[in-house]
Amino acid sequence: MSVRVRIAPSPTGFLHVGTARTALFNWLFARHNQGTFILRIEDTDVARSSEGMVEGILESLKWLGLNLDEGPYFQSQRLGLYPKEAEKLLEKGRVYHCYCTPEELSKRKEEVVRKGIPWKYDRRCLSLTKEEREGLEERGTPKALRFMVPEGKTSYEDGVHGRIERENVEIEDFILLRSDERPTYNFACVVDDAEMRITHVIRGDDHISNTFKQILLYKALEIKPPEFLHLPLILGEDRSKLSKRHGAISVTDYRDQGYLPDAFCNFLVLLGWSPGEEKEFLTREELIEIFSFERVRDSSAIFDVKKLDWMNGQYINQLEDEALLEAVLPYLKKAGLVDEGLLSTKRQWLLQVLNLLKERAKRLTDFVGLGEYFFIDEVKYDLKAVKKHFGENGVGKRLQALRDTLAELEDFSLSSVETALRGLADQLGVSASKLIHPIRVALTGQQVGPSLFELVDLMGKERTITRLTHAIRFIEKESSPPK
RNA sequence: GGCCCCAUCGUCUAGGGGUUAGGACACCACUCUUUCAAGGUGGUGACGCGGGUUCGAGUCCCGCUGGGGCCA
Repeated sequence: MSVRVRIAPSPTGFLHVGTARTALFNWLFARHNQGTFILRIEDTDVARSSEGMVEGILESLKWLGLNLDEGPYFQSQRLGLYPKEAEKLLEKGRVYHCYCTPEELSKRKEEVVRKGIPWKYDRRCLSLTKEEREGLEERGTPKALRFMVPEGKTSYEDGVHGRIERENVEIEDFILLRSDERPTYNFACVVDDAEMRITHVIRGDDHISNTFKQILLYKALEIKPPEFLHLPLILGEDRSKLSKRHGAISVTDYRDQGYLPDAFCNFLVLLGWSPGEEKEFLTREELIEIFSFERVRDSSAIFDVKKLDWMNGQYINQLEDEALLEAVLPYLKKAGLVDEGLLSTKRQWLLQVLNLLKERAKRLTDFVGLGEYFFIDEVKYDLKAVKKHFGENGVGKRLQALRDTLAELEDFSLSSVETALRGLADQLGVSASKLIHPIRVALTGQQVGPSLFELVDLMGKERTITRLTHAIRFIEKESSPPK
C-alpha cells in the first residue's frame, strides 16, 4: 500500500513554524517512500474561512519547497460526509443524542469541579426515558450527537513514542456532531483521514490525547486505523509551546527576515531528528534519501534563533553569485538601493559587491546595512568611526596625500592601489593601517567592513577620490576651532 | 486538578550495559589580519535526584522531582 500523508492546519492565515516542521517531516516521509503529500484545511471550526486565509499557508509551503500532491481539500466543502458516517454509528448503537445545552453543561461542570471531582459528561441523556426523549423532540430541542465510549482501555503503537495506553474511563463521551450537524475535530479528522486513505498520521505531540478518541472511532466504524506518529513540540526559549508571544512564528516572518528556505528547512529538520552521523548540512536530496522516523527523537526542542542565524549565514556564503543576487535583490529593492536600471547596467558590479559582502551576512536583510554605502551618494559617517579614525593628528594631511597619490594613478586596479598606498605609508613613515583605517571611514563611513583594497576596487576611482575629498573637508571643519 | 508525554553541556544533539560521554551553535582565549566577519587551534561546559537489576549503568526497571501538552 502506498504511503499517503497529510497536514491538516486550520486556516489561521499563516503557517506556524511548528506546523512547518510537521509539514517538512510529512513531506520527507512521503518523498522517501514515493508517497503522496496532501494538504487538508480543517475549517469546520472557523467561523469565517475565506480563500484568503489559505493563501498564506500555500505561499509558505511553496517557499519552503514542500510541493503538494493533492489538495488543498476543505472540510467545509465536505460537510455532507460527516452526518452520513454518524448515521452508521447510530445504527450500530455506538452513539446517542444529547440534548444538554452548552450552558447547562458548563454549569454542571462548574459544580462538580468545585467539589474537587474531575468532570466528565454524566451520560444524562443516555438514560433518558422514551417519553422524555419524545417530549424533547416534540419541542424541537437542539441535539448533539455523542459517542458512547466503551469500557476497557485503548492503546496504540506510536511511531515515535512506542506503546501508549489510556483507560477508557478517563475519556468522556465526546461530541461528534454539534446541534447544527457540524462535526467536531476528532470526528471530522477520522472521517477525512479514512476517506482520504491516509496511511500515516504524522502530527504534533499535542494530539496524543486526541488519538485515543480517534482510535475508538475507527474501531466503532470498523475501519483499520492509520499509523500514528507524534512529533515532539517546538518550544520557545521559555520552554512553552511556541506561540505569538515568542516573536516570529509565521513562516513568512522568517522569509521576510531574510532566511533562505533551504537553510530554514535544514535547521527545522534538525529539531527532533538527526542523521546519525556528525553532519549537519544536508541537501533536500540527502534528506529524502536518509530521513526516517527511527531517528526522530521523542523529546521537545527549543527553537534557537542563534543557530538558525549561523546556519543561514553558512548557506548564504555557499551561494553562487547569481543565486545570491536573485535571493538578495528583493531586499535591496525594498530598501530602495537597487532598481531595474542599476540591475541592467551594473549587473557584474553588483554580483561582485554581493560576493564581497556575503561572508559577513547572516540574513539576506543584512546586505542592506552591510553594503548601503555602495549604493548611496552621501556616506553617513558612524560616530564612533569618526572619533576613532578621523580624530588623530595629521589625519587630514595623510588623506590628502593619499588622495593625490591615488588621483595620479593611471591603473586603478586592486594591486596597483595597494602598492601605491603602502608606498605612500612608507614615504610618510607611518604604518599602512594609518591610511587604511581612515580611508575606509571615508569610503564607507564605518570602521568595519570588507578588505580595503577590494573595497576600493569596487568603489572605483571616481567615487574613491570624491569621498576622500569629502572626508578631508569634513576633518578640516571638525578640527577648526568653533567661533 | 485529572490524564498523557518527556528528561545528556545554556541550546540542538550522538550514545542503545564496559566511552577520557562525541559533534554543532553560543561563549571565552589564542591565531591569521588593514578593521569586522569568516577561517584555524584550544578551552569552559551535561548524563535532575533516589532506589533497584547487573561483575559493571547516560544506557534496563521503579519512585521522586522538574518541564511540557491535552481537557475545559
